[in-house]
Amino acid sequence: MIVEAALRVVDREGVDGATMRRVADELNTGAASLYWHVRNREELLHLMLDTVAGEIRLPKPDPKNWQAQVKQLGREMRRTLLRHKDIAKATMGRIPLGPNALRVSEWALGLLRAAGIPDRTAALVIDLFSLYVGAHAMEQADGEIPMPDGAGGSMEAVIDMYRGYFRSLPPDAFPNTVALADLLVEGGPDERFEFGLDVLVAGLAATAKAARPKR
Amino acid sequence: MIVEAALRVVDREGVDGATMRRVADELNTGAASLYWHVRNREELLHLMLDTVAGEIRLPKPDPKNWQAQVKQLGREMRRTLLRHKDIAKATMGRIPLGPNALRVSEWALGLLRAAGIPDRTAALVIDLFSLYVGAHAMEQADGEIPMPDGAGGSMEAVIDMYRGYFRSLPPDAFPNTVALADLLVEGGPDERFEFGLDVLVAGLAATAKAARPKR
DNA sequence: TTCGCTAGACGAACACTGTTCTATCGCGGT
DNA sequence: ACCGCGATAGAACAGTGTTCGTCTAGCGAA
Repeated sequence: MIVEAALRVVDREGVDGATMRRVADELNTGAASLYWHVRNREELLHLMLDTVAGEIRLPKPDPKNWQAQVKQLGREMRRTLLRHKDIAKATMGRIPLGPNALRVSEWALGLLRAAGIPDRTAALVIDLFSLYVGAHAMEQADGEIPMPDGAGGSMEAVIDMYRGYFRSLPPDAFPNTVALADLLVEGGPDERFEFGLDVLVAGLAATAKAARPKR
Repeated sequence: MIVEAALRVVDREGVDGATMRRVADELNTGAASLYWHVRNREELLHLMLDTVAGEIRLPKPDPKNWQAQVKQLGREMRRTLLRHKDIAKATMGRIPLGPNALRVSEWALGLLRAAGIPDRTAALVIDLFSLYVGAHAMEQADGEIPMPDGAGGSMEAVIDMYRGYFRSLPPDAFPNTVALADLLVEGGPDERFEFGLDVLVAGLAATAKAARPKR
């Protein structure tokens, strides 16, 4: 119950906005009352993360198409995280071990093993993969990149500012940055995410093949 | 001056411990005085990050060995971040654009372009790479994984607890997790980082080759 | 019905946080 | 001697997570 209320607050105001007092308000109660059901704000965050992990839908494993399925899982995880504003921020540095999170990694482990990926590689890639998806979702989450000068504006305005900044750099010191100014700011989050997915899966395929030289 | 003081506090007490008041204490002054030199705590963080970026040593670009050099850069970045406790936490969600940070990405862009990586791929990989290194360094930073139950202990104790937890799961629901319990917790941060580096570079090589089908 | 007990709620307080306002320094130039 | 200005700093504000002690609502037993 409190977990659902907390998630509602997160969806509305973001993780940082989900203070104990606001979550309590959502339940028309006092902040101190939450501590009867939950040890910490930390525990509340863990519970929320596992609840969100429960929203991840897993297809039937199809080891023949493991590369496509891994990417599909990545997209599904990203979608699920972004559905809850910047909750990805809460995943960073936390290792979710609730039943719902475990269900996902169990699924992935099964898929990778069935695909012939060595156990050791599979174990390592689980972390790497969730690290990437979590970090990416957090960076994208809800725009609002913290800027040193309080000039935070809309997404496009910030991008334009970056492009102008890159272009204005001294070309003798930063030739490549100036030359690629447009490319550096172009490309939305979707494209960037897909790129990372491609690199990860391609790298995994290559690494797994190298680790298992017995053909 | 304040940036150096702030970094000293971070090295000693971590990013979260580097409050305005504590940084001010380090300079034997008041918290309010900092706001004369710095707009925000946000700006202070940006300045610290760029200072840290200045500590990254860059070798002479050698496009023939670009894969080894990319990995070398990753290791150097990681070492530099970890030298300042959990400052990697501050990199997440922030895009450093100071001169020192720009120097690093300029170097990487030059290397990748000279190695024949397409411009577009090079631009995308810069972000992906720093995302990975930053996220990894943050996860490793200073141990102390936030646990829901306040049972945070030493690194090995936590690992042992995890292993026991994985082993104790119902094997019919989590066969792979139980089977790989040892593998899932084994492997220190160094090994995990190297694995990610391998996957990333191998994936980049494959992706870049695919994106440039000429020849 | 009345007693006792306990799960749960809650107000107040504590030690913090970032930030702003205002007043006050020290000090060089006129 | 005075003014102006870069710099400092105390006090305050709104907000945070968390704890303590007190209160109440409900329920089973006598």
